Amino acid sequence: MPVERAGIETYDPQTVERKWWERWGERRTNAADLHGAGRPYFNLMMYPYPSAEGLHVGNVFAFVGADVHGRFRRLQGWSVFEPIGFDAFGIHSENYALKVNTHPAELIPQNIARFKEQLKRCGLMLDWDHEVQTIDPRYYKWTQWIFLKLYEAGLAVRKKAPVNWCPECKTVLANEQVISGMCERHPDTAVELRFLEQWFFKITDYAQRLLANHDRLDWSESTRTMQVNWIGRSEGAELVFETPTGVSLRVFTTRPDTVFGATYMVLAPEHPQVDEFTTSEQRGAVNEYRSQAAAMDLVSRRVGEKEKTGVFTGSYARNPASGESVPIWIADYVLMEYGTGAIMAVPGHDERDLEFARKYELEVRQVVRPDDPEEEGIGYTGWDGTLMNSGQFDGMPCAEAVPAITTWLEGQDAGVRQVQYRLHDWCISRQRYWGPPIPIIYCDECGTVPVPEQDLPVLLPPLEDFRPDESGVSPLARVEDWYRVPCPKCGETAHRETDVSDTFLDSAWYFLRYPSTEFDDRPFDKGLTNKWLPVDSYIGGNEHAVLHLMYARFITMALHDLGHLEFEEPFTRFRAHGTIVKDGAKMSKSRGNVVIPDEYIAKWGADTFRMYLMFLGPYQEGGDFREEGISGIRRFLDKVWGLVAAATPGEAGGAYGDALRKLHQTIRGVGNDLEELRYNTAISKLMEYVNVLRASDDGAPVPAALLEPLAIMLGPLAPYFAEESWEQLGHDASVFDAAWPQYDEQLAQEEQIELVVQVNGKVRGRLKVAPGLSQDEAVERALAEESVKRFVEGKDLRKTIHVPDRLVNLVV
RNA sequence: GCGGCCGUGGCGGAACUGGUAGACGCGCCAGCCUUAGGAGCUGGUGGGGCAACCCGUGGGGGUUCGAGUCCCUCCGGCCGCACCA
Repeated sequence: MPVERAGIETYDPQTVERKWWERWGERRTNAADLHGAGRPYFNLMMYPYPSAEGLHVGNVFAFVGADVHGRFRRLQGWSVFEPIGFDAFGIHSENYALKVNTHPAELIPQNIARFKEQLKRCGLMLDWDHEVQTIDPRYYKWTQWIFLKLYEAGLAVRKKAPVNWCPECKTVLANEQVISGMCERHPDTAVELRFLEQWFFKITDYAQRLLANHDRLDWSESTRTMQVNWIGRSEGAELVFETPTGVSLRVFTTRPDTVFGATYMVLAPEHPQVDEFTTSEQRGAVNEYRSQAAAMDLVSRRVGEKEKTGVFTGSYARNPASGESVPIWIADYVLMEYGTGAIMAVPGHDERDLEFARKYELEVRQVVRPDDPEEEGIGYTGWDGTLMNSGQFDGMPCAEAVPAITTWLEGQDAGVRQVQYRLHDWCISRQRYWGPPIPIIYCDECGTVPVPEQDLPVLLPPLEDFRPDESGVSPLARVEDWYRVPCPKCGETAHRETDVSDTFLDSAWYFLRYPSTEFDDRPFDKGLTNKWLPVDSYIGGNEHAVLHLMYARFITMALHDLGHLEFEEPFTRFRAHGTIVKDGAKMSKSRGNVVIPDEYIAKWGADTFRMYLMFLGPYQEGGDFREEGISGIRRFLDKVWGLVAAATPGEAGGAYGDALRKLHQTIRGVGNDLEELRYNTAISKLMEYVNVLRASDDGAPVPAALLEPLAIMLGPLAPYFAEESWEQLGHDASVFDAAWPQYDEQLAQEEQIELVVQVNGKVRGRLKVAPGLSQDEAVERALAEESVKRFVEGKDLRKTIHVPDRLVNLVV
């Protein structure tokens, strides 16, 4: 028995963790053999944005949970690749740099260094040989390359569009970065509407595939639902209303069955056809309304609080179903971004139209008779009804009327079936400094010219004053010798695109880069990519359900279509972890309840801290962080430490029958739990096992054979501790090169089980019996029990229910 | 308003396809050990009752031999979306 250990009687995490951290480095325990691996397993966690505050406990919770999974897979025999990187470009970093008045090029590397220090203390199985930093030109060269590929394919387009402008960030935001009309980064700042030339990725071309592919992805249901809602597929029809002058006005509706009730129309104020419809008498009023709407930020346009407003254009169009002439209005409750930017208003069966019609005294007509008489009247918006006031369609159920009316209108060229998505194209332009420049050059002669691939990367020029100004133009426009370049086509003087790309583009492909960091001549090596991707397991937060995860899927899909990747979905399995709260409230700086992991790790050790985080609640739900709970984990590890220190060589003898059975039950249970990320119950099963071991044979030394599997099972959760225990038990190699223990169903079998006896569903007795008792025997034994007799005697046994090895229920 | 998740002891949380509610841990109580203990060990710990028993998983109703689990309804909390036609 080797007795040389970290040199102490009692468990001292600092000593143990330092020892094994160094040894992992020497032995390269955590480095994956990317080229030679037999059973590759890509275990991905969401790389962090290196904030100045450093890692917080939420990050640690996320990383440790993913790490537990990776280590478990490794013990199961997979070659696990667990890389990490830093999402270091972006407004987030830039704004912070502005705040502390330090250049991001100086600040961010400092932050990264601090993050690494913290990460290295968490006992993660990270392979640091493949670190990715998005600010590295070796990386963003390929981010720009992806832009060029999408541009060539027509998936990156420049268009003038209404965009979300944050006056605080002084830049455009993606829709996904606008929270209830407020800037994601500045919750007190209302986002304004601006019209700018922007670069867009046509993610909407992929809406249907992004939706449909979910059927074959193993993702957390919550994440899937959020994506499905975000994509927002609606089936309906595009209908055409014509004016007497022959101008067509197209509207999208999900309720073509109610077209006979369309008594007016509404255009969004920005609708391009507004001028066409505005009569000279109404011109003044319309223009005034439009400029009001344009000046308004998106918040003021919001629902609920605000009364609907609008103005009549003076024109009329013909309802293609009823043939009636209906007035055309403009109003800001109709959004230009969705559908055609125009609607047919059916005030009889749409709440918003009804509110508007009442205010402006427009005609309200009932065209649906609800099946439920209590719903009768106007204002019914459900589907359970039949048509009325709808000509030849009267009496037809709504659901049937949708195809019937659509087909009928199609026959008159007045409509067509249509599917609409709420998903918008992805605006990737940012009028800021801290990002990869978009690789485009504008030439007076040649127009928009992509930077030739061999000229990549377009380096971000050093710029002392990178502060954005009111102009709405990126600070890069101020770097004259960078800005002016010869046109790659004709050689005449041209200028660069001055916008940088959205951070979410950086993070939309970082996982593709990890296996291929050794190459500078390709973004991702074909062989390595096919070997390691798609990602086997991705664990991260649901805050990225519709941003990062959607963009990553889109970029992967586009690269697949362009022949650069053989798969179209990047993440085979995705699991969303929960949130750690403090005192029932989300941690936030303003609440002052943010938990910094460092002091806890210093005090308790990484292993105890890791295990505590995994123990405080179901991993996929999160939990409440309370320091008092940590001591329970530490006590547990102390007990294991004591058992291992006193272990005797050899197998489990007769006195350890119960322990051996419990061991096999534990192996089975812990394996199942880890498989499903049920870390909290896995830990409780290990605790139960240790409790049984300690109760065995009056505290005599426990045979090593009962402790070795325990050391292995502790590996994913408490890796340093497991290594030390494993060594103490006589092994030279890393515990992570051991194999996950196998359980024996026979040995796990209880000799005696407790059979519950119920009378009329109430527990009246418990029998100790051998498993496999038949129903007759069970009933007989039950009836013999005193505690049962009392309730059965003198009554007829009407029925007995027998659940083998669980219970008998006697119904009297 | 729509969509999703959730509501269990003093606390965090267990409970597989309906089958012993409260595993495991924290805390608390008692005892042992100790000069001492915010250390360790042993035992106890949902509520009521001396007991037999009775009551208990947010409230109310239902299905079932049997409901924390399924259905209906109401209340409360968290997250996402939010004038999406």
